[in-house]
Amino acid sequence: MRLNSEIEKKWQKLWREAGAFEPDPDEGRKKFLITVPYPYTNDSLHVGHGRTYTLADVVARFHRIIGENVLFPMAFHQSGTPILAFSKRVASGDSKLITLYREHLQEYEASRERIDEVLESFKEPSGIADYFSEVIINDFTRLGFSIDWRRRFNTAEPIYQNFVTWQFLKLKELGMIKQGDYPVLYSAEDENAVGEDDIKDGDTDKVSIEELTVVLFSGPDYDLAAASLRPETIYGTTNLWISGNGDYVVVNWGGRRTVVAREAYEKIKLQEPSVEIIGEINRASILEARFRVPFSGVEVQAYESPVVDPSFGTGAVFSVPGHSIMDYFAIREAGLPFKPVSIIDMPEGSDSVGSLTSSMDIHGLSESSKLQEATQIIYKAEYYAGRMNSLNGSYSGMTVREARDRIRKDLFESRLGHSVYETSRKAETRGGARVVVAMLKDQWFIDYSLEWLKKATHELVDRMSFFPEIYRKPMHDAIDWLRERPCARKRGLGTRLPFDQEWIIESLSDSTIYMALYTMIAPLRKIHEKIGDVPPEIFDHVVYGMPLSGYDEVDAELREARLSYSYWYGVDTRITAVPHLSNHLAFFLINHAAMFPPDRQPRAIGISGMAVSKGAKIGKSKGNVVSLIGTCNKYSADIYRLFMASSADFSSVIDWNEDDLAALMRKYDQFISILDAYRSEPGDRGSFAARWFNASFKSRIARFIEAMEEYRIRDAVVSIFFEVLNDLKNAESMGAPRNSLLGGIMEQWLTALSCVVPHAAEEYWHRLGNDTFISLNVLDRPGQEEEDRVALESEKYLRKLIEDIREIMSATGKSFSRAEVRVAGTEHTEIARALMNNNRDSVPAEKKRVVGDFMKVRKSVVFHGFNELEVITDGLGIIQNALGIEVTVSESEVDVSGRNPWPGRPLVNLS
RNA sequence: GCGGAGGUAGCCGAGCCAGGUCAAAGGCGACAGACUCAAGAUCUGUUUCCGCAGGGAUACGCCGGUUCGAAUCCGGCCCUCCGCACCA
Repeated sequence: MRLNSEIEKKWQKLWREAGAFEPDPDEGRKKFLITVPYPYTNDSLHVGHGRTYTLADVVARFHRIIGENVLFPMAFHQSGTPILAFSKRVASGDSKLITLYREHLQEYEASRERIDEVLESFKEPSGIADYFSEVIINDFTRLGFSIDWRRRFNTAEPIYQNFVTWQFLKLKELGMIKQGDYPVLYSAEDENAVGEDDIKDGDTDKVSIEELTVVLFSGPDYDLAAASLRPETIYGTTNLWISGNGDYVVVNWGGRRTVVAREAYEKIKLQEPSVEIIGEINRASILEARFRVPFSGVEVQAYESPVVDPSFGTGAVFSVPGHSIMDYFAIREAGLPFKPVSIIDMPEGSDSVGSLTSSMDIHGLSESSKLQEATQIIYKAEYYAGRMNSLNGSYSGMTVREARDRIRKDLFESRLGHSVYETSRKAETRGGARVVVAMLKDQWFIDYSLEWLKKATHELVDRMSFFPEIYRKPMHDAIDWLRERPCARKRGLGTRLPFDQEWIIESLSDSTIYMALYTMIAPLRKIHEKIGDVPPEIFDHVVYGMPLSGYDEVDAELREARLSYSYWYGVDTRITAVPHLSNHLAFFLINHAAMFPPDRQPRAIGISGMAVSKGAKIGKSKGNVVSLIGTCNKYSADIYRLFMASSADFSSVIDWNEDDLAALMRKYDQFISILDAYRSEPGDRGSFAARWFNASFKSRIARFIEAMEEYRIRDAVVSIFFEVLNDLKNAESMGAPRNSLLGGIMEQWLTALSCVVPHAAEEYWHRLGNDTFISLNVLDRPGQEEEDRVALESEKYLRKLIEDIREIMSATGKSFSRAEVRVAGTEHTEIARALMNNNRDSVPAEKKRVVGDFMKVRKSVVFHGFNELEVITDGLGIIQNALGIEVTVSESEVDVSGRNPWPGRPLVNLS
């Protein structure tokens, strides 16, 4: 008996028509601004996407029912390259993508013709962005989210760009914008920087950028450039290696005639455009020449070797057989007479070229994987533990670490060194083009390393709340770790840098303070209609209250904007998934710390865990992508919400699998049939069961509120949904009629439940004859009263008694037909009290014989705040019902074979 | 490699920050019983082992330590997951 989609849609429509979730400033009420990252509009959403938004809606609804004026706004992200790239792919007829889109569009479009039409529109980037914005509005509405859609915008629209322009001008004023060189992974073929997603296996096998030192070995009338990760080993050089195939060219590199491989040159050119070919040179002449090792002046010669890749580094390397296992074997296999020279001292027992050769059983260059492993081991060992020995000239005695830095520095200063960047592994794009490292010149950065900025942000982090708390420290760490971040690119959608129009602000940099825009978007739109682009001084006025003149025609709008901003701004909570922590969230905080006064800075961050599907990360390669809207239609919005809220803790990974969903659905159906069958009846407060049920409900609500306030949503839902249902069952089994039990709690229960299953709550609230929205109802904070405590405690007491009797029955394995229960009277209560206080003497002489018995059961003795005899008498029916035997109770001190009743520990005699 | 999180009963998943009330919530699954012609749903009970009277033993990744007392605090080890920069 589930609620059907029509009923859910009915409420969604009524909420919208009534503007139920469209709040305006209300000075008398506490405001609550909750935001989530706006979705990126390049595709429809899957079940994983829905998690953060669902949890945010639950939180938003909770704050609403505790009486706050809640604003939950939403916008759409279009900045960056993906939408552009996807649109291009559609336009060029990429069948894979088109098939995917076709599949997703089926969820929304009825006819094939219509789908074709939509796909046609995707050839324009705005076609994709606009379409999916609408789709997402539809999805979120369908999920019952309490979003104020009046305030939506997208990042491609002029007002947004005006706002970002203002932001970047401010950042520049604050000295946070810098320009400089920056190495990136790059495809020369595509003439583009490539990200992890563009690289074949980039997600599983990371590619990073490594900096190599180019060492110039001076020759007859040119230098041979040899690249290395270990410049400190030059004193161990026995010879040089060049490739046996591949051309070599003479280039002008920083004013010196330098020889590199032609293939290497192509890449070096991308890193240092000033390098020019000035001539060719044949290998034979290189092999005949003599070269001098920097600093030591030793003369060495070059040889050909298969270990050299002409595209890697400079296409030449220097050979250090004492510390490179590759060189060691290369020399052996080339039949050269050089002996390894050890120039680094290592602690006793460390691995060395010699020891690894035998321990790893390496015989030659053909065993490349073993060689690589050994190289790694030596590299690390020598770096961390090695010390330069006396053969190292002025570097003797330094640690390897120090020596590397010093030698690099000295090489650069004596113009015998350069840097060249390489990928950490050979990589190609998904299209098959080689990935290399290129140097972006004049890249714009936001400088997140500024001292004052870090300090201000750390203070903010200390001031605000984190849910869960464990993320506070990682946030401090992330802020420390951030340095300059490139903030603009030459392609993609977005806002142009106001001070350099060639550049477009990158999508993580343009979305750090936009939450403020929600508070002022309506008046800004009106201003934009009247005067066109919104100039920075208007934002200065609205945000900082700076004086403004010359805008009389939009005076009313300005006042409205200022009022609304002043009332709302300051994000009360930002909810987002954990992968955003070290990037988006950190930028969000830093930019706020930089641009806003403390009272406008964020107050809390809630971090939700990832969602996986069938145990695996959600992705089309895994084939586990489940459509969000499809799930809504197949099950229901309430079920989806309930699942997301109750299957895993807010911050832990949730696993989407339909088996669990089916189980949850049964529970939900049960809940619905209870509501269906409910007929309003006055609440019963008289019976034992009802007293207990009401008391328990109060504690469930209290727990619910407490948990929700700390974003422990799962706990809250367990308390208000599962536990209340269990309580109901329990109270019914104690003989109370269901409807009278529910009568006493219905309003409060539905109000609390409206956070999670708003449609059901709303529907049944109205079926009970109410015409207000339960979603806007206010939940009472119940106080715990003495009688409630007693009710809860006495129920526990009864249950324990039943369990005890059951245990006796099962332990003995016999069957019994009656139980005599005796509770302690005043005399034994007094004795127990005395003995608990170790006051043995006050026990009357004729009672000394019971002391031994007392001591045995001492730890289970409890002085309850109720009369045990009354409670058991009251619950006699319940006990008999549960056990199926006759039960009598009396207050009696008579012992049974030496055992006695004590407070909290009635004596049971079965027969 | 660097940084972070975590390992709890057949499974999922709380508890751990503030040590005892923890054989350890809740859900699922399994088993038994009730209801039913039957199945499903629902309800009741059981679900570490032992116990002919409400008890005991062993348990919260592994090994140690602190403590009268540890799933909870400390140290070491093993294992799993997540993030790591121009990418939304």
